[in-house]
Amino acid sequence: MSQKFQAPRGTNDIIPAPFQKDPIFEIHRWQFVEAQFLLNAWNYGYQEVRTPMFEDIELFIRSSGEASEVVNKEMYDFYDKGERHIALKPEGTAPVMRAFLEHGMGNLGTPNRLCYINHSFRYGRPGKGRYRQLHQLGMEIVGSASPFADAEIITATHDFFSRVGIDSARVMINCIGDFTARSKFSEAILDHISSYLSDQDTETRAKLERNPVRLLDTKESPLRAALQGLAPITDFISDESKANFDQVQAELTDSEIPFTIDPMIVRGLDYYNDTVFEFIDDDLEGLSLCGGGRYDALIEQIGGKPTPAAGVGIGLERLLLTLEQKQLKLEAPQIDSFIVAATEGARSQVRQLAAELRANDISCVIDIDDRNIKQQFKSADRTNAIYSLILGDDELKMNTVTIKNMATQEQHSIKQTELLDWLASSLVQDEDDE
RNA sequence: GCGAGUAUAGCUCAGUUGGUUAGAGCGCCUGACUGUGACUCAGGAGGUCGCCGGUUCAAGCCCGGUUAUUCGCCCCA
Repeated sequence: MSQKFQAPRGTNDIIPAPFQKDPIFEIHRWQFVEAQFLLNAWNYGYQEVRTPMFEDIELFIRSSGEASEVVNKEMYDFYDKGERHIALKPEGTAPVMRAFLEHGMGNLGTPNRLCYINHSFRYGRPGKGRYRQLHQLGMEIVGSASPFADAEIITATHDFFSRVGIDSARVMINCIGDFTARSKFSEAILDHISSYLSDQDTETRAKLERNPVRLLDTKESPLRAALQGLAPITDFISDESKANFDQVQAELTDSEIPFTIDPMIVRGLDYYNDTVFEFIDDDLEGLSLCGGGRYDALIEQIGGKPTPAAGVGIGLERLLLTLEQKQLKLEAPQIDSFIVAATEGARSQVRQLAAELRANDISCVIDIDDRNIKQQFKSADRTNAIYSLILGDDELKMNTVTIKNMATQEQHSIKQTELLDWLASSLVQDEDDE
C-alpha cells in the first residue's frame, strides 16, 4: 500500500458498507442510530442544538475541572491566527450550556430540553472503543432540580437503547452528593488507603491525592484491595441528596426500568453532583455505553446564574460496537430500481422514466457510460437495486416495461402507465417484510 | 503517556535455516452468452513486501528508527 495519505490517527471514515471493512463505520448504521435518537428525543420533547466544533479552551477548564484527566492531558488544543487558545470540544455538555446562556434559553420558561449529535475529540491513545474523534449523542434537561428530571434522562436513554435493539444494557446508578460531601469522602478515602499510599512514589501519590474519588473505579487490583471496607459515599451525603436519590429510584421502579446501585460509579468530569449513572453491557467489555448525571453547578461555573441541570452523553461508536457484538442485523437500504436500456434506441426514454420515478420518490439509477446490457445488469446488481426496469425496442413498441426482481430473478412486463402504482405498492410491501 | 503484538495484490492471508522472475482464495476486467447480474468454465490485469536507514555477495525474512493498527494499563464515550 503506497498510499500517501490516510485518516489521522484515531479517526475513521464513515462510508458505504461495501467499502468499509469495519461494520461499525458503515454509514447506514450511523444514519439509522442517529435517526432513532432524534425520534426518541423528539418523543420526550428534546430539541436538537448544534454547537461549533471548537470553543475557547477556558470553557472546558471551567466546566470539566482542571484536575480531570480529560482537561489535563486529553484536550485537543491549539492557538489560532488571532492568538486565541482554542480546544476541539472534548465533550458535548459544556458547549450546549454555553449556547443555553448565550441565547438566554432559560428566559422563555424552564425546564429546557435539548439534545445533540456531535463530534468530540480526545487526545488519548486509540484502541477498541476509544478514538481521538468520537461521536456522542446527548440529552440535557436544564432548569429543573427535580429528581424526575434525572429519572427522565435515564428513562429516555433506556428507551433509545431498546429502540436500536439493545435490551441488555444494565443501568448503574449512584449518588455522589454535593461538593461538601465529596470533600469529606475524599478525606475518608485517603485516610483509608494511607498505608497503600505510603508505598507509592511521589508522582503516583500526587496523582491519587489530586482526586481521590476517581480512584473508586480503578482496575488496579492492589488499589482495589486497599479500598476494601471503605464506607460508601452515601454515608457522607446530605439528607436532601438522600431523599432525591430515593425519589429517582422510586421513579425508575415505577417506569419499570431495572437498575443497580453501584457505589463505585464516579464520573470523569468534575461537574457532576448527586445522581450519576452509566449504562454498561456485557458485550462491551470494560467500557461504558454512556454516562451522565446531574450537574447543578456547571452553569454557574461558566458564568450563568445557578441553574440545576441533568444530562447524558452516549458513545455512538460504543453503541455500534455493542450492536455488532450482538450481531444484530442492520441491512443497508436498497436503491429501488435500476433502469436498463436494452437497446440503444431506448436511451432517451430511460432518462425520461428515471426523471418520472424520482419525481415520485422512487429512487433509480441509470447507465451513463453507454454500457451494453450485460454490463448494465451488473451495474444494477452492484447498485443493490431491488428491481431492474428494462426498456428496449420491444417494450417501446408495446408501451410496456419489463420488471425484473433482482433477488428472485422473476421477470414480467406491465403497461408503462401502470408502473408507478405497481412500484409504489410493491416497494411498500418490501418494507413491511423487513 | 507506558508495555506487548501486527504491517506482503482491492480484501483475507501463505511465503521454509536470508538465495534467481513473491503466491493462493475471494474480488476486478475480458470472453463462452450480439436483450439479462449474482452461479459455471477459460483467459487476463493488479505488488517499489508500511516508510527510512543498517548488516550481507544476496533482505519480504536479520538489526535500528519511524508511521499506522490491535490488545493491555492510565483514562473515558
